[in-house]
Amino acid sequence: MARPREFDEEAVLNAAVECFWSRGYEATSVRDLIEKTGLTGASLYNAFGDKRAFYQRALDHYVETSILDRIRRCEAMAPREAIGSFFAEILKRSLDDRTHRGCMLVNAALDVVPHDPGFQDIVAGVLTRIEAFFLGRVRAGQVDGTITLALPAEDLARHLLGVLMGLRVLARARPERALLEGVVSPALALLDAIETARPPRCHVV
Amino acid sequence: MARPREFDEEAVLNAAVECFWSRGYEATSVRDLIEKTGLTGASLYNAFGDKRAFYQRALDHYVETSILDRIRRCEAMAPREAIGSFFAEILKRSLDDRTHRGCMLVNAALDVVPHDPGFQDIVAGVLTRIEAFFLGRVRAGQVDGTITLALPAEDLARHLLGVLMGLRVLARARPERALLEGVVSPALALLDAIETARPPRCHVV
DNA sequence: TGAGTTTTAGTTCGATCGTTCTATAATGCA
DNA sequence: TGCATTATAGAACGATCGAACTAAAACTCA
Repeated sequence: MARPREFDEEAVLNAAVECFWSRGYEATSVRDLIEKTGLTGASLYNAFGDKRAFYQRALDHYVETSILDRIRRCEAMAPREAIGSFFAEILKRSLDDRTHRGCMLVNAALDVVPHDPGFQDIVAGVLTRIEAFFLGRVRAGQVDGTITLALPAEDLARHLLGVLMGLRVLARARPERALLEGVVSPALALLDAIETARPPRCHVV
Repeated sequence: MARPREFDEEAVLNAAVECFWSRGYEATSVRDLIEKTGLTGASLYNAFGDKRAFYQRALDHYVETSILDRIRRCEAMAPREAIGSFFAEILKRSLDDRTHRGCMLVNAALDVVPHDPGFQDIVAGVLTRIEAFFLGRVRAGQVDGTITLALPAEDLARHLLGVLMGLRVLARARPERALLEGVVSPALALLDAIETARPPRCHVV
């Protein structure tokens, strides 16, 4: 065979995630990646292809370890608690993060997706997976009575996805506890509503 | 005196907005700007300073013509209608935009803010202005009975700001009508709720 | 009209970009 | 123990980046 690799792929991907997550795609140079990963240019290109492919691997790694992992944990919880815990975790992470780097996936949605259609499906796929998590828990909650039936489960799931995206954006631009908590709490209150929504301007009294 | 300028500043700023909005800060080169604005490099640097200052002028121009303009129009409307019209307009723009460039301000929040703290205050200030618009209309709606009193006006305003940000992100990554409408409609339903929100897990029956 | 000032038009600069090259070191299999 | 294969190391490539420079042109006011 041939000479074995000397580097730990996991560690290299973590370092790459760190770079791309903090600085974005364009602003991260291959020389940054070389410095932070400890690889040489030749090793990097040999093992991962070009910069774009390396970014894709890093994003995959981030999605797997940071997003899908959380979803799987929360999917095992009771419906209403799953959604509450999910947002509580995001809130905590956002407020604890002094670098205000947000979520790498959301950053990717506005960073690489517009300039590279190839990433559209990847990002959209993960967003759809998050939506499916919300939808599954909302439906289960509507069945066991812990989540309101006043709105369609599909819309509630879409709404929660939108709130999540907004939370991630505001966490970068205005990382204030009162703001972020204020964004989320009405969404959770909406889930708990009993006799709640009605068509606009039609008072049910 | 001296030689007068030959270019129309308004037209140049529109062209600059077009460039920065579509491609973002880093991906827009000074040569792109020269081509699209019709200016020469010397004119550009002479009139606007460096690339960063030019971006700031373009962002200011966008905020004034696309955001503050809409806010002022909606602020003149009845409370509940103001918020509904605001989101209806954003929804329409998002679905009509075949380039999926989203909102330049939201793009800026994830593009330039992290790498340039000087933009933090600018973006945060505009976001605060949007929040103030929501807060003003929610308070007025709570007074005239068109908006629920079940949640604090401050939280409702923050929630609406978050939904708006999320809408703008999803419009770029997954520009589907059902998704975007599904994000917004529960937020509007929440405004209309009468006997609505309750603390999680405390059934009011 | 001419002195003074600013805008124009290209060209050019050094730095940095992503990528590739050459050469060397390290392994498994024959 | 060679042979084939692959990883390493670092220099180097052309291209492009933001920015500055040199002249010429266009205007106002004295």
